[in-house]
Amino acid sequence: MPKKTGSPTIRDVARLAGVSITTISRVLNEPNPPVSAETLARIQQVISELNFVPQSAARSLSTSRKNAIGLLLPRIGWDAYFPPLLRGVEAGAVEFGFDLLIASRRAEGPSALGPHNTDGVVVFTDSLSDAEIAAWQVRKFPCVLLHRTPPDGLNIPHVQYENRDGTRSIINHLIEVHGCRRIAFLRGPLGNEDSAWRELGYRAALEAHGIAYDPALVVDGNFDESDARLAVEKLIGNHAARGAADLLPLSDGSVLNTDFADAVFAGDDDSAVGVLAALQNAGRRVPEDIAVVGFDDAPQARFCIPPLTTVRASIDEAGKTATSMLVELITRGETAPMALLPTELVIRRSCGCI
Amino acid sequence: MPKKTGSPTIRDVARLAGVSITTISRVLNEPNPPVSAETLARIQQVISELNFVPQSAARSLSTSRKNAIGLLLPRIGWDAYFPPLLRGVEAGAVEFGFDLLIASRRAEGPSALGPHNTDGVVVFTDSLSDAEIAAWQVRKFPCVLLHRTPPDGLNIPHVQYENRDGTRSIINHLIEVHGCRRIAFLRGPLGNEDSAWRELGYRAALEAHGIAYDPALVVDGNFDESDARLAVEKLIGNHAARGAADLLPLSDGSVLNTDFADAVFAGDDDSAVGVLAALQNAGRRVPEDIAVVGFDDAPQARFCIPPLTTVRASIDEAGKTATSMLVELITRGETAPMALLPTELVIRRSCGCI
DNA sequence: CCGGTACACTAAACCGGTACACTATTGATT
DNA sequence: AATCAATAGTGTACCGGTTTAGTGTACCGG
Repeated sequence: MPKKTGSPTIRDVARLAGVSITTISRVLNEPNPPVSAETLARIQQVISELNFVPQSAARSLSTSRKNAIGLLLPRIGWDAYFPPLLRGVEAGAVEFGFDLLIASRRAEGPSALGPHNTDGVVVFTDSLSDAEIAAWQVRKFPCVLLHRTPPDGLNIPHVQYENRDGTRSIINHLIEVHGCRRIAFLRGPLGNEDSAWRELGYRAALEAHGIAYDPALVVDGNFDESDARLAVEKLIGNHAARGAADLLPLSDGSVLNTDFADAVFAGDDDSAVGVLAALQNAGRRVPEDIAVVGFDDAPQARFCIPPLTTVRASIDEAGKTATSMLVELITRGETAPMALLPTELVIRRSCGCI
Repeated sequence: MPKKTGSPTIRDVARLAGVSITTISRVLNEPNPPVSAETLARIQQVISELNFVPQSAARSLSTSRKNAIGLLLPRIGWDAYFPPLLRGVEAGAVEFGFDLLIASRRAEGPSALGPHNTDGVVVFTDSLSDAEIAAWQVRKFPCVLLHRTPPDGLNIPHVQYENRDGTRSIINHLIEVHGCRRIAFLRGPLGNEDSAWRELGYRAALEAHGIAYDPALVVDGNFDESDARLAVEKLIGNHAARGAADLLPLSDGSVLNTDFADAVFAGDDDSAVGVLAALQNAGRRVPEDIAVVGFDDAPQARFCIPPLTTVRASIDEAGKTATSMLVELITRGETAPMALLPTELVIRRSCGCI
């Protein structure tokens, strides 16, 4: 007979099964508990009859483990980035038997997630200030940073993409397969880590092919559609201002393309959409006159005209990796200092392939 | 001096502030606690010094409230539907001071969410079987169904879109603004509630304009791109089989369009993509020869060629509404039996506007 | 000077599990 | 017969809050 709450307690089960609560607890928790087969059967019978589920509050109070992890996000779902991320984290949580708490970070007040309700959290990008991260670190509260490096001096596990390698491979593709030599690059926001690594990849690829780095080809795209559009318009404008002809008919009937660039690496897929629009506005055909590539393999990449060649990094994978690192940190007390996730070139039409 | 866990307890605070734990608890929970100003100040000082946050496990064990709600999903993020949904639910949870637990429903085993770890859950579409919902209902475990009606006989609060009104308004638009008279309708999956309501809206709009319902114009589109494509091909095929000419030049130089239909209401935006493809394959120009509209305002609707006229229902709103109903159910013990959310016509090019 | 009551606070019993330290019974070994 | 080990359990102190009932003091009207 339940008391206050409608739910049966371990004592109810014990009474009905005619054993002590300790025994029930053991049956619940130990892989092969020291009970006879009949007792076990009886207990399980009662449990399923009462539909008994242990209160996780009581359990965590006792064990001082919450059996829950948190996912802390800056904002929810501005980007389509987000479902696969959550899918990955959730899959990880389930796999390791943790509940999953979600919170987006609002400016005011402390985080809704913390030592009081979770065993650890996955911190996505900039959902937490350096100071807050440091405070958690002091308390030894487990956390793993996703898509963000730790504040200076702190050694917090983090997972990130191989931005540099991914970029290198897509730039290599432009150079090796399509013969591009003048590849414009639209940077992301100043201080953005992904962007910084992509720039390193861009420079490395150029260098490896003996192409000089031309600062005039590198501008700020801000990972944003309309900024990207403006950036490209400026590139075209600058080029025109230098009095350059874009398409130079040769005497043999062919055409020499002397456009401001023969390819644009847009920094990310959002920018790429803006780049496509700007180029097409300016009468350039993609990919015939100029190639365009992005990064991320965002959902709209397939719907672009032409479909966008880009670099995919499995977001699911990132979420799952972060989660399993967090779980390791919680259970074993330590984990790898970081994980670098591989990227994959996704060839579509905008580079000139197909 | 903390004991096992790194976190300070209410007893630490009490000791340092030189009062009893009861007093701390009261300061923590009561709006204006019966303590002198100095004591209050001292306590708050200690709390912020220790960075004390009450363990939610202990709190819920004591109060038998979990201060958490759950969101139960069938699968995470197959559709882009999902970020705004979560955003809405999360906003609601924060507003009412609840933590948010997320789980996707796997076939095996009981739900990860239940009376043991939440005060109630929002159940999205078919993440739970009728039997499981009924079982919760018996235990009086609060839940609100999102985008799903309750099993027969059960009176569970639920929130849904005004599918019928939304459909009526888009069909009205086709008839009144574009003069359409033969509007094909691609149903959703058999038994799908949304589809059923949309069909009612479709028929109501026709009737209101004195247009006879023609069963030959209503086929199964299944809310699926490729099924929709097949359905349209069949419609065109049937029409051709009857030997009908599609475009009949008149003596005055104009053209009479006698195509199988002058508009297609695709049932949802996914289908609409298939419809566009099928029509364009068959040489029809959209919207010049035939109008196409969808439902949902899915993200790709803007990227379609031509951009898709459709009906938007605010998913954020649905999530938030469901959450506030759930909270009401938890705190007051009852809430409205259902919420019908308004829809909004989104006019783009595929209907012939712009 | 007494009873009443408002104020500022405390003691201790809970909530529902876990886990450590035990016990009772049986069978085999010495 | 005594010892030991294994099996199959039990009793109860915790975990960290909330909450009910109550305590001691000061002040106040009569």
